[in-house]
Amino acid sequence: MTATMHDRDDTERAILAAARELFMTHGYRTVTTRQIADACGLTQPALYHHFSGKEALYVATLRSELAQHETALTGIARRDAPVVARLHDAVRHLLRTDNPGFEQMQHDIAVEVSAAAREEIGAAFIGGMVMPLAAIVADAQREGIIRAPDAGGMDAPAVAMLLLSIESHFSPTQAEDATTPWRTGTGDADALAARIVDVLLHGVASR
Amino acid sequence: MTATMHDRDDTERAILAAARELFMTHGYRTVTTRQIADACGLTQPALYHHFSGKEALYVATLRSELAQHETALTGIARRDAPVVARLHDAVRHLLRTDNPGFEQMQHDIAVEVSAAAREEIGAAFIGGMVMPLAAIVADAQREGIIRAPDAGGMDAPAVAMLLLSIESHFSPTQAEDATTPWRTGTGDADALAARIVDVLLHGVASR
DNA sequence: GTCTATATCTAGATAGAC
DNA sequence: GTCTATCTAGATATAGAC
Repeated sequence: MTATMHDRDDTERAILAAARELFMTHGYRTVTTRQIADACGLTQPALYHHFSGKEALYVATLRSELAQHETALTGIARRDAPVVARLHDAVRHLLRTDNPGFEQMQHDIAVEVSAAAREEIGAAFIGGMVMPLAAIVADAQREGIIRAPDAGGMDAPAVAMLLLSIESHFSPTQAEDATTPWRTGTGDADALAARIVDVLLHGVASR
Repeated sequence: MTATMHDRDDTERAILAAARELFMTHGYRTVTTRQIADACGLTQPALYHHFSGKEALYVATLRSELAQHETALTGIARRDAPVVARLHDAVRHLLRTDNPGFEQMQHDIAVEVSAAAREEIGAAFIGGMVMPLAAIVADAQREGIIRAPDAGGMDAPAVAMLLLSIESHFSPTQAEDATTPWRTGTGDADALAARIVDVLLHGVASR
């Protein structure tokens, strides 16, 4: 617990925070190591004392991000509350913290990084986001709220991924551009979460 | 109709075809102008005789792509068939031609191109994909199959965008990687289209 | 542990011959 | 209309002083 260690950890946390913000909003490729360094008051080469390169920094960023999701979502999944309420709270959590997150992440993982990084991040993604959500979905399937695989439904992780896609679709972005007008004016976050869960469960048909 | 004109048009078609393939599968940023030139047997500077730059080529690519979708989807929307069948056929068309298309496009439009290009492409995207699908959705709302806005539903273009998101989620990719295992083994395309329309209309709940 | 300076590489774009 | 050769800019990464 020397001062040196403390400084080192603090700096790394600052780098990760800046990298997270930039990578998630603008994408891996677009963000330069200079921008990250600037954002935390360092020069670009200083990053290389803490991380071996841009991709390693990106992987570390996602690992930390996904670990936080895992903690939060697992907590929600284990709560003693009705499944639909837990689904709602999980979506609420994602809306609060994962913007624009998921879509950006999917693109970068699929297209921008090396195969090695892809595999590593992929595993963290499954563990941190998909499985906790799938646990709630599995509960819902046991209770007969969501159709089970043996009744022609999808398996729990697949439903979890679908939920992530739908959440991401409705998730408000900072940049209101011409291609995402449907994300506008969706009211408060709780109503939005409710709408997302409703669409997942019951779709858009009249009923 | 001289030989020269013919050659010119053919070359441009070849460039657009190669660019489409590469941009759609690997993303705007990742693809280099040299790759595109190689793919159609030209040297990189030759592209500049036909297009003023990389972004202009990308815009032209999307305009052509979206014009094709507009033709096909408008045709389907106007057919004298039940709305659900038309929805199914529209999804079928997207599954056949738009891989991985939509998600890649969304990312590139939002993140990689200039504001000017973004606006231009955005308009073409609305006209080529969203509005034709929204026309079918609006029919469904008139028939009471899809919940109308005044009954707490979403407006037709918003439903169309949601359909595109869901279609894209289920769309099989050429690269089976660790982050998209849920796209595996979904059977034939007709069954997949049916599943997509079913999820849009009725969600994943038991019923 | 961070800095300044710089090497290296890649990719978009231009010049000018043919 | 396409080529070869080259320019230029931007970004990752390294060297070495402090």
